Amino acid sequence: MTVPAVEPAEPLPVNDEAIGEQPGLPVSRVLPAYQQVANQLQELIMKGTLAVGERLPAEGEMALQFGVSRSTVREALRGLSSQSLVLTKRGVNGGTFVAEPSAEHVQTYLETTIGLLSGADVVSVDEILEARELIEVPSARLAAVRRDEDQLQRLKATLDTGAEVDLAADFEGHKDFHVAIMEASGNRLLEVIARPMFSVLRTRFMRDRASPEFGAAVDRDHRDICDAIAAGDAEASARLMHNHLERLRSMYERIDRVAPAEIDGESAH
Amino acid sequence: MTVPAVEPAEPLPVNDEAIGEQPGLPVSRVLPAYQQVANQLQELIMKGTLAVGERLPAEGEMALQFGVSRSTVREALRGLSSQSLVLTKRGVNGGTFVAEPSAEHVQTYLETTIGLLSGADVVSVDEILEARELIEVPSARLAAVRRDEDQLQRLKATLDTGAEVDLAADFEGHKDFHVAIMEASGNRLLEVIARPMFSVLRTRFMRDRASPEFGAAVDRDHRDICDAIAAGDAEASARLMHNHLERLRSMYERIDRVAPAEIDGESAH
DNA sequence: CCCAGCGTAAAGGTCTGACACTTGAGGGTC
DNA sequence: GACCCTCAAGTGTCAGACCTTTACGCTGGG
Repeated sequence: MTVPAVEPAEPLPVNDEAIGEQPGLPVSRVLPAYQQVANQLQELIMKGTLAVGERLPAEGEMALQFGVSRSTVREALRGLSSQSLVLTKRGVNGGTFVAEPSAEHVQTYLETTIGLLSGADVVSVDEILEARELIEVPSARLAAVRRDEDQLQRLKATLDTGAEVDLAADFEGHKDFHVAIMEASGNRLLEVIARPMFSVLRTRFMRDRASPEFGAAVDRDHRDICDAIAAGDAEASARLMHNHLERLRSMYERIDRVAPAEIDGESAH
Repeated sequence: MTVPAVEPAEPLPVNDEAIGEQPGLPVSRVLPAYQQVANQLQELIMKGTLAVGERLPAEGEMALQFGVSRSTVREALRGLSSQSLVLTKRGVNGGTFVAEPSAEHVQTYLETTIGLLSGADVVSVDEILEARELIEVPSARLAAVRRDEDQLQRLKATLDTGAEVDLAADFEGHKDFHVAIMEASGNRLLEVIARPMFSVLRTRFMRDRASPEFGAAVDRDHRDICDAIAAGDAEASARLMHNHLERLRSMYERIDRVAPAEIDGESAH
């Protein structure tokens, strides 16, 4: 129930170890208390001392145990909760709980982060495209072998129903197709990684620039891939996915030539 | 200088939009003020309204502008800073600055997160191994084609010098080898993704369980791969990397059979 | 017997105002 | 010109108060 390994009311000794320790670097040697508290809690969570779902002591109690004020504890908790390590509930029986690790959180985080990395030119669009291809082509191969009937149905459901030609919804559908394949690949980690890449590419380029003919070609690609997966033809799935991504790449490159770096004002900061 | 789009002293209207909005879900409809402030700041950062390196107003000023107290602003900032979106400096000319997106932050985050996901059985070790192989094999292929002389030297430098047989240091060296290949692949995004996977696998299994003969075999693999990359032989690099990872996988599986789920107390929560 | 309504209390959310600590910059001295 | 001292801006920390949310249990009516 109580946070272990902490004596009550013993004020935090400003422990300046546990940092990178490069002498001379502009790193303040004294970690703020909220940081220290956050670090300790994080460690307890990572080591499993605090089990998933377990409830931490109330903020006031922790303040006592750590020998800091409640505000400090709260600042520490804000950090942890924004990393989805803990979550807080209000009301009676409220409190702070060790959060259950979830793939969704990671995806959300990666989406914003890869977006920022791309916006700051730390990674180029080419690199994202390349990484995407590296992951999606084998995923299609795996999907062809592993997909169960259910996944196949969901994949088929994402195919353009033909009638509606709303470009925005269209793009949403395209994303769903690729997501469905990642799911069918049976590797959650790949899904977690690849999904944010779709999103970033989409937000970076997406304003319905694609011509109708292009959309039709994409749809055809999707159907072909779906057929190959349905047939369980791993190599065909991989090959078709490769071709499909090449087509997409060429589109992205064309868009990029027309309206380069529309996202961030500075081209190189 | 001042945070845009916010009238001074107008108290935050509890805007309950902008949430998932599934009716009936246990989601409190009223976002805490610190959350709202954090969201608004995050949006400003993501849209580039606040440029990288730019300094936000002082906490007190923001408190005025948002119409909340300084504590609330601080809690918001803690969340953002733990996502590496901002960083704070103390002293004169201190303040909160829009952080420069960095690959390292993402890696750190992914490392802890993938570790947690793996510990909670949201993703299995098999999935990590598979994802790793999917990424590293093509990376070796790319490295063979793209590596410059510098990268090749660094790669060679990671090869076991033969004499020292310290197992812990040995493993560190093995990691360095794979990291060097990721670097030589010329795709930063792949590096960001793959590195945390090494680390997780390493921490999950690593206590020098490997026999000396095994270590020797690993070293031989590394040398062979290095040679292939030096020769610019893409296919050989990929093939050798594949074999190498298969060897590693078999070791992981053997360890897993011997001491399964040593990490978290509960086997299934 | 069941259910609606109300009260209660635990715990997080927010505010206020104060003081301490850090640290660069500017100025003064030798 | 090198060194030290002081100052001030801004973050870090604290204490204490009050508000808000919300599960739970009691209570009374149907």
